[in-house]
Amino acid sequence: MATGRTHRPATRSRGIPEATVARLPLYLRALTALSERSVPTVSSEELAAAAGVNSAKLRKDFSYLGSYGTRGVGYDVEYLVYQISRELGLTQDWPVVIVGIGNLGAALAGYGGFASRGFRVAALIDADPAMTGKPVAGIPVQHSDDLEKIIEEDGVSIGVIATPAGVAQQVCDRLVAAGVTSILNFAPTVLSVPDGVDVRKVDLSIELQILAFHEQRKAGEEAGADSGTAPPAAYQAGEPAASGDSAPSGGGSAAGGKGGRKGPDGDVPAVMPA
Amino acid sequence: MATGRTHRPATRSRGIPEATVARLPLYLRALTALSERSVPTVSSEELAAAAGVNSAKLRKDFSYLGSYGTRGVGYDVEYLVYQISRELGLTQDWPVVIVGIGNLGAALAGYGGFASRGFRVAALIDADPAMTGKPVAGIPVQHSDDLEKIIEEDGVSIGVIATPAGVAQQVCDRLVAAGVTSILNFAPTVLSVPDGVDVRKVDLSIELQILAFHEQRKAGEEAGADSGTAPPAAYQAGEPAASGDSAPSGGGSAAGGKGGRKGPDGDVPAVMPA
DNA sequence: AAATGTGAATGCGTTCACAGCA
DNA sequence: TGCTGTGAACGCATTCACATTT
Repeated sequence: MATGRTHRPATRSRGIPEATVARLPLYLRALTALSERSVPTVSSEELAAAAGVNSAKLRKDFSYLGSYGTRGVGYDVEYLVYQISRELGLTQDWPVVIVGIGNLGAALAGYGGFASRGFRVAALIDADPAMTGKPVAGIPVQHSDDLEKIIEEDGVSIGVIATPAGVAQQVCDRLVAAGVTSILNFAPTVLSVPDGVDVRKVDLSIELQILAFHEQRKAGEEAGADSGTAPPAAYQAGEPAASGDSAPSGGGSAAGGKGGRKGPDGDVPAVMPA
Repeated sequence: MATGRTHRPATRSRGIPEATVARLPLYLRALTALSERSVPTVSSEELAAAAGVNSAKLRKDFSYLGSYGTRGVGYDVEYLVYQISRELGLTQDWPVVIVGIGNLGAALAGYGGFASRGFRVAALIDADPAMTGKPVAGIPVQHSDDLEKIIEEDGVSIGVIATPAGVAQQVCDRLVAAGVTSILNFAPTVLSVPDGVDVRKVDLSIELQILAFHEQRKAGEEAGADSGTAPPAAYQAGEPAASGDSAPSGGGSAAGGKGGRKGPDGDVPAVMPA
């Protein structure tokens, strides 16, 4: 083993922390870039900077994978690329189906990052018969009637949902029933799945709202005093409404009531429930 | 990110945990759905189920905002919608620019969730002169030469980067220089920004890789021992094993479909660095 | 001398369980 | 009685700091 000294109890990979797993792709990307520049080794300090994390965290992360570095020297770039790829399961081919070929689905189909790391778009599926057969990003769209057949034939275990929210759950159910056990969900809905199925969600609107929260904070700080939001006369009038402009159920909302104890600012407590 | 230096309490010592902030949009979505169905109140249990979290977590989250519930009854839906919207800063209008109108940028421009909650697409910007003036999702694309002017005139503080990775950092720099302080990054790159600027990233490829990790684990478990990892012929050789792009693709690795691998202890030290 | 690998310390987030209130 | 609000316990993640190794 020329080094196998770090003989670990075999079961070492039993339990890589989730937070670490989430960073492995980041390290891998940075390492791939170094590899392309033919850089032979990196220190934890350098690699951490390239990946946008701090070096202690990176070393700790790598320690869960094993002892792949050399003290006094650093990490061998190619070796690490391979080890991380293997750990992530990227040394095998992952066929993926994308369901819902609207604007977003089409963009995903054409996204280079998809094809680049072991992921292969096995099929594009849409419920609209008008789409059937039409090539998107070079791949002909198939009708959702054939969803089960496609998944079974290709042995697809990863599905991407890019449908409208309203049908996401049923699409999800069909995917799962057909054998998919990992789902990447772009629809703004909470999906429920049986045990053993993983779901990760990507939600644009949520990301923006988180940014808005911090942005608002910044604005408040620099403005010194409050300044903040215009005090609404009745809180219920403030909703954007987007789809269905839901008539505000009215409800008493007569204003007046004393506010909840700790209004972050002297805002308008408006109404109290009940 | 917070930078360790807390300028000053400025506003009330409202320290809402980051994890809580990230869930507020989820609660808001569930509440909005209830509101549209004119449901007057919800218990933490019901709302938690709708949002896909557990009720203890939800109650704790809400406790950071204040005491907005009624014991023995639950939460007033409309009231909570307003309080959360306000906390997130959604009672004001947030103009957003999208830079990079390729497939993804165009999909984002047309995404309903964008417009729906106080976010307004103020401008679409692209470096390609051929795109200038062309309407995408009803909004004419503007040339990136005008980026600074657009941001300043509209008072844009949130920018979305949907450009190729290669130009993302420079776009980011220009956005920040022009006054943007929150960035949603879709380019697969680590962006560096000055203190006080928030960056959130959305990376498709990373999400898929995380799924692949877990998927691989599942396959390995159910398949029992199973074949070992194919030992890499020579990942280090003299040259980058898989330079160029796309690592594993290409021939080799046959292996149709899933089929597991992953020896739990597939150590395979094979070669060591140095 | 340089840089990894890792126990220990710290901090954050989640869950428990129950007091308190309508 | 029913359900919220929250202190306390717990567990995971990050950071520190240094012994260890090349």
